[in-house]
Amino acid sequence: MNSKFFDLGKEKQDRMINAALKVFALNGYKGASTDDIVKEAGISKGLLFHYFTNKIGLYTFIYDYSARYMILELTTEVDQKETDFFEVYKQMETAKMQVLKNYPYMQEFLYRANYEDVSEAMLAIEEKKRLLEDHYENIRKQIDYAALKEGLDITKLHKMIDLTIQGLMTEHFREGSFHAEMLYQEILAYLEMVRKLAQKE
Amino acid sequence: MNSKFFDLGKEKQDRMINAALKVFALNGYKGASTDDIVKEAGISKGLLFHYFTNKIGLYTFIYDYSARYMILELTTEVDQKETDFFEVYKQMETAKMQVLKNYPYMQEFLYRANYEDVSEAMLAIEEKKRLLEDHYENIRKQIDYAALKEGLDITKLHKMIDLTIQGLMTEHFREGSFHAEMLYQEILAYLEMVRKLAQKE
Amino acid sequence: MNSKFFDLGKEKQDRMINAALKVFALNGYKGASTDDIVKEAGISKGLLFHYFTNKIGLYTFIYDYSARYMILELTTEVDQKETDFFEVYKQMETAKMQVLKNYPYMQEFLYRANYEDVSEAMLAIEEKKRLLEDHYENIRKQIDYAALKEGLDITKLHKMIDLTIQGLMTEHFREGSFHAEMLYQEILAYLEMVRKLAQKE
Amino acid sequence: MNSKFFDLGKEKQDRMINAALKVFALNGYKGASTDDIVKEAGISKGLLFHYFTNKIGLYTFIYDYSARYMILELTTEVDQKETDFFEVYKQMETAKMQVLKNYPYMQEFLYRANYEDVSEAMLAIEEKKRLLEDHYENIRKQIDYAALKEGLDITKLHKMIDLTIQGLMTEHFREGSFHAEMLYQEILAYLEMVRKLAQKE
DNA sequence: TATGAATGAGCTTTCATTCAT
DNA sequence: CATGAATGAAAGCTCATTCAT
Repeated sequence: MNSKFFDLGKEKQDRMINAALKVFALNGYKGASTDDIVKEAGISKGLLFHYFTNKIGLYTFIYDYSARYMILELTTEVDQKETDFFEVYKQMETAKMQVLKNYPYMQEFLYRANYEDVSEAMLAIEEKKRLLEDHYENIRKQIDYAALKEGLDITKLHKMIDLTIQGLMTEHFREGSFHAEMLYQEILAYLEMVRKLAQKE
Repeated sequence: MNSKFFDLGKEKQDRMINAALKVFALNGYKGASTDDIVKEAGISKGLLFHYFTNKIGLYTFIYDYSARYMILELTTEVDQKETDFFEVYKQMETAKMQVLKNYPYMQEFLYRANYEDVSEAMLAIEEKKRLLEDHYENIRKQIDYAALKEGLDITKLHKMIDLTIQGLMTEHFREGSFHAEMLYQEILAYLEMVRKLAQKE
Repeated sequence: MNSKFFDLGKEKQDRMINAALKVFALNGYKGASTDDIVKEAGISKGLLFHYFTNKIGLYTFIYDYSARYMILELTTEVDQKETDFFEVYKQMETAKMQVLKNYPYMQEFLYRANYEDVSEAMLAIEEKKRLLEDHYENIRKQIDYAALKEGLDITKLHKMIDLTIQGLMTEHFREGSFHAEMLYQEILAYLEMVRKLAQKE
Repeated sequence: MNSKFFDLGKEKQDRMINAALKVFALNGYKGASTDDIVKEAGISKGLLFHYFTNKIGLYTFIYDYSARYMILELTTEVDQKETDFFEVYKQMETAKMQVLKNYPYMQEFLYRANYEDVSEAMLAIEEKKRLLEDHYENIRKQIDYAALKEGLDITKLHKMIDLTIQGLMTEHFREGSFHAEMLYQEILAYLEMVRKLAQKE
């Protein structure tokens, strides 16, 4: 089914992808209506089901596509030789920023998908979600923690930063007037604060 | 309508409240089905609507009740004379722990309600949500930040801790096997880490 | 079941009867809710069903009671020796007026019952409705039509007058501010008009 | 929403309209079940709501359509130069007869709608009801009453005739075996009777 | 006798999905 | 490929009726 979809013009593909990302990101799996998606994409109801069989099929495709795209962008933006904790984070954030340029709702979609409550949807993304997490995990492995204070629980530090970044992103989305650049600057400010606290003097 | 409900036996009241808390916490406003709630509570469809008029009425009541209960518990557990940053946090977490004993899903419900996307539900809790936030705000005002390192952005520090705690709680819920005590201990460990980083030597 | 009901105090009986008359008259059988009736009567839900078994049982009783009461009042007010067409009509209207004093909604209830659409309700009143119609029929038989113009279709004349009177009553009810005396005067005015047209010069 | 509906084939449109007219006419707004309407129309539940949004939307549409259709038919059948009281009435009845050929329940629906008790339904038709009443009013203005007896209360005469005609129609409907032509002939007979009574010798 | 909490069938409405064109 | 009319299961809600007290 995907092959059929990729035969479409790139512009139409992206219109459909962005429509689905937006509606799923704003309403969750259950709350997203296929009517809203087709209206947003400017296509017919039948066409959506022609390409994606059913709602969960569309959801699965969109998540796969997003995870893949995100990984690609991370690969491009994150220097594999970089070992500095905070620099690596900064590059990861830059990658996310790049994503937002083409797919404004992709980050929020990916994040919200993690907290999806419908079992169908949880199951559908399970595998690809792990792939993305593994990628983040691998990026972390290149970090040299020697510059950080002794006795610091690295796992906890990572989790705090990750939860904070996600929380900030969600807040920005909720406030409606979303500007990628502002969020990016705010995240950097938090990273800077953490750097001051966690780095050896 | 609330008066009718409060005439019921305490045990039945709590069965209904816990059923609603659970189903709303796990599925959000839209995803929560009144059928699931009545099944969980062991009552009939009609009775639910007899007491709460409609779904949004139930949601409003449950949120009000939770906010009120939470505030009560915070008032009990948090010593108003305590000024130590981390001690205050610890006491707030103790209060949450207490709540979980009677209402296992109340915390998650309250947290998830903040990120509700259905406008009906957003509107319904607006007022009480502010009340709860104000209460947290007031607790923070009793903290003396002199013990923390110079030049620290206090607002950012608070937000990081809050987002981390909420994130941990959500994770625990998602993993299903939820044990309040474990979550409590984990949060304390994070607080301890932050204390070491942020306090003056 | 009726015997039980008649053991109640007259005042309570009438409170229940008037409540049922009002709610049925204003909303029809289907639209009438038993909740509204018990609220209007100031009794409990259970009691209503204790006395009348079910909604259709109440409806049947109320119709029977009304038909019987109406017939009684007609017997009292209409002089069996009166043969004048218009005088007889006037006396029938006086009887209706009397009814309204104790049971303000009885006329409208009886009339509306004729046009009930729910088959249950139609069936329930069938027999008593005929009884009432027969009574009206008998009253008509005492009329001497010699005073009316030659060649007049008496049946049609009766029907026109009856439909007009019923229509006027319904209109008065719809306008809310119902005053029995005003309706009575208006009906007499119509009768007077018909008298002038139909009587021999 | 109406545009979508009017794109359907005329035959299907009329099947839906007639189904709604019948069920509403026989049961009133509240008593009419959408299940009955779709069964009568031979369509699915969803389709009804696809075209008319909700029950009151359907009711509004059906009333508007009926009022418009009725006015059109009156305009066609009633000669604006005709001044004879009874001839004008006869032409109005002819118009109604024409309507019944395509929409057997339209007259009864329109009449019953006047006596609707549900506030939603009352509100929905308010405007169009006045339009129809104004049209009847205008037709009456073309009548020259000089041919009628002196001292006759014209308003009362009109009301008597109107109430009689409506009453006869309702009776015919209630007797089930409805034949437009029979009703038409009966109404003409009543008009003839009134003519003899009310016209100058 | 009297209460009103409790029930569940039935109603309106929504929405993912299908299919003739 | 593309459309959108059409479907029907499922959801929220109502209300006559029952029953423990």
